[in-house]
Amino acid sequence: MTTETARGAEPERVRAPNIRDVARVAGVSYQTVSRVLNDSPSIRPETLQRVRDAIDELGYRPNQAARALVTSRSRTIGVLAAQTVHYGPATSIQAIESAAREAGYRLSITNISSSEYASIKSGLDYLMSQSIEALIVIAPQVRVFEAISDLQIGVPFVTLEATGLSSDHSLWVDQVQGARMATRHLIELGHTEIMHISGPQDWIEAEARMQGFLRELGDADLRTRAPILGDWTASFGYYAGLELLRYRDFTAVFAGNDQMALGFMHACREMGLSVPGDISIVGFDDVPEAAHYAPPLTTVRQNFAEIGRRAVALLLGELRGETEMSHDPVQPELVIRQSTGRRP
Amino acid sequence: MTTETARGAEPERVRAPNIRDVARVAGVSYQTVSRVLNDSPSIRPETLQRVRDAIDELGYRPNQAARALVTSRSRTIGVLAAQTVHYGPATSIQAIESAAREAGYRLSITNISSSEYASIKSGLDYLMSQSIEALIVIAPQVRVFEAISDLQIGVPFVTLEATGLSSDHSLWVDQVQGARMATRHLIELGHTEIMHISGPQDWIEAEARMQGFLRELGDADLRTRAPILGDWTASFGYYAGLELLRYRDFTAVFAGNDQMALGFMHACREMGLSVPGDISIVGFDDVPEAAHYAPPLTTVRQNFAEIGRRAVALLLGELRGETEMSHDPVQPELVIRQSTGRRP
DNA sequence: CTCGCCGATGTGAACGTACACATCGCCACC
DNA sequence: GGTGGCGATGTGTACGTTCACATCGGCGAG
Repeated sequence: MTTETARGAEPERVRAPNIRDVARVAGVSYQTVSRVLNDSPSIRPETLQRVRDAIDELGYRPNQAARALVTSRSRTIGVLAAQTVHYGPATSIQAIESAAREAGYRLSITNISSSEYASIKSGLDYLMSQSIEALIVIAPQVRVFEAISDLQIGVPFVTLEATGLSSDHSLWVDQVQGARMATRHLIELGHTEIMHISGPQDWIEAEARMQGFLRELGDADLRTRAPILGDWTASFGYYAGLELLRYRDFTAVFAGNDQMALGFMHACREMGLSVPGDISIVGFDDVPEAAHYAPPLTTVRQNFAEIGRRAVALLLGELRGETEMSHDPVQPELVIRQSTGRRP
Repeated sequence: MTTETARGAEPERVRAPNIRDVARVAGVSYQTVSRVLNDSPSIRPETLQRVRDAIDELGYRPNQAARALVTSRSRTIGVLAAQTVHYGPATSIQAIESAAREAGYRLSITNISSSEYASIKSGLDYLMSQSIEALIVIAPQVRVFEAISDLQIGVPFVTLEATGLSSDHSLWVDQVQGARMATRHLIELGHTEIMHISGPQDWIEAEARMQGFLRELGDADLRTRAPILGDWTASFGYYAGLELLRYRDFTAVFAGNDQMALGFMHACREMGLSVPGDISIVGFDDVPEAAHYAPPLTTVRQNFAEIGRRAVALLLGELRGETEMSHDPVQPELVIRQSTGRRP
């Protein structure tokens, strides 16, 4: 028994097979295996098959870390997100994940809990430490832009759902337009006193919806009143409703999102008011449940998945050095259901 | 001017600084820098400071790929998820992300679109190719277990929201218990004819809730009837409601989740039935909006964030070689609101 | 005063892959 | 029939880090 190589063979750790193991089994050099892995054109069909068989036999998987090290390409797209439990962001992220994976990229997602600069910076910092190749921001908060320029991100990035503050890097559903559609719908129904419950002030999309609302009102020469600044939650809509409805100096409400609209309708019910009999309400987003609210909610539908897909396509294009692609905003769509009616 | 090193210095690519660059600036060896990065105890305070200054000056970031390569630790936890747009999974994932990041781990999330075996396998395959160190499954579908054993995952894993089919690896809110609580609540209100609208058959948690429902009914010697198999959506609840309410041979409904409950209430409204006057309804999950449905929904609250956190703690412990930790199920909580009342 | 130990630091390897370049055989062309 | 070229494959090296081991000075114990 020739145990002279015991040291080198026997006590070998159960190490994952590498490219050289595959090469040995296939009877070729490791470089040939590398070529197979990278779809090199000049490989004899027979050799190709042998290598493939060896790969299957050993259950070989390329080591991503080694690959990333030598190519200095992480194949990772970073996602800075806020409020991922909400329908919109969650839908976008899902689309992003799917598109990225299809293109051979992985995702590194991080949530920022607050809108504080420090929180954003730390999230961004974390992503940079993953050496991401591109960045998608779904935390459409104003301060994110500061942080991005402060940290010298140095990779292509886009922000989703934001408006054209930094239009080179923004990709968005036209929030202003959506808000105008919602407001116009109410105006066309005869409403003249319209309330707006907005999202948080530091959310760019909240700001955009507010702008759209105000502009449409201005165009119709209607009185504008200060919007209420909410926090996107149904509870806020509810308490705001209880408060506002004590005066009832309006007949319609445009809510910054569907959840707040739901809360507001709850308040109406509790105050004995009919929707849309006494008060008309429009939401924003068209979450899947909106069609089953009481009453089914008139709202503005956004295609969250579409902007997610576009974001990935845009960034991948940029990484390939392609000239810029279309940044056209995605058009939202007004979905008229039963929460809006003629002015009483 | 000594341009003799021009070749080596001048045309240098704008390469990211590495550990040797830091060492040079700090006037130490690269190994000392490595020690600083890994919090080695035996470093003179003065040296430590010099290295830290050099790191800041150069804006140095450790290369994760190189680190992963040499340590063969990816510091990545894989997450196989389904339906991430839903409140429950999304909440859990957020908690997981936060806990993982805190522990220095990153996440690799992948969504499976369908419950087909191939889809699960491909998702798992993708995760394995990222050389994940541990796996969390939030796609509580029966076939996932097959796939996990088929693919010989070889890393610690837990499944969330599933019930004890494979209890060594499961971590869950006690769905059976939650379902029993919901059902008992209805029984205590005098209902004897109770309908159950379940989630999809291949979802383990749907199965568990159904079991809880049936057992509680059995314990009370009440007639059991075949549950309706739904798909978790509000729309399904709505159409199922329209269908079932034509007969009205029941006075209470236990829905598999809040969305289906919402849809069902919509159907009741449309049929001119009062909730809870004519029909009582209980949901499951307690999504944030449930408190504002019409009427506010009685439901079973699950702590999604808690199980997410526990999953990470469990896996991290296992990676450190600690002996097993508690797998005790998280207890759900019945939240009584206004969608349930005494039998008419 | 010397020996041994320890704290602080440095040197050589290795991880698994892709890229640049070298090699080899073969065919077509003049 | 020599030569250039090309298709197919092999050899060296670098990527940035950590681990194992080597070195070196100082200090306490005998």
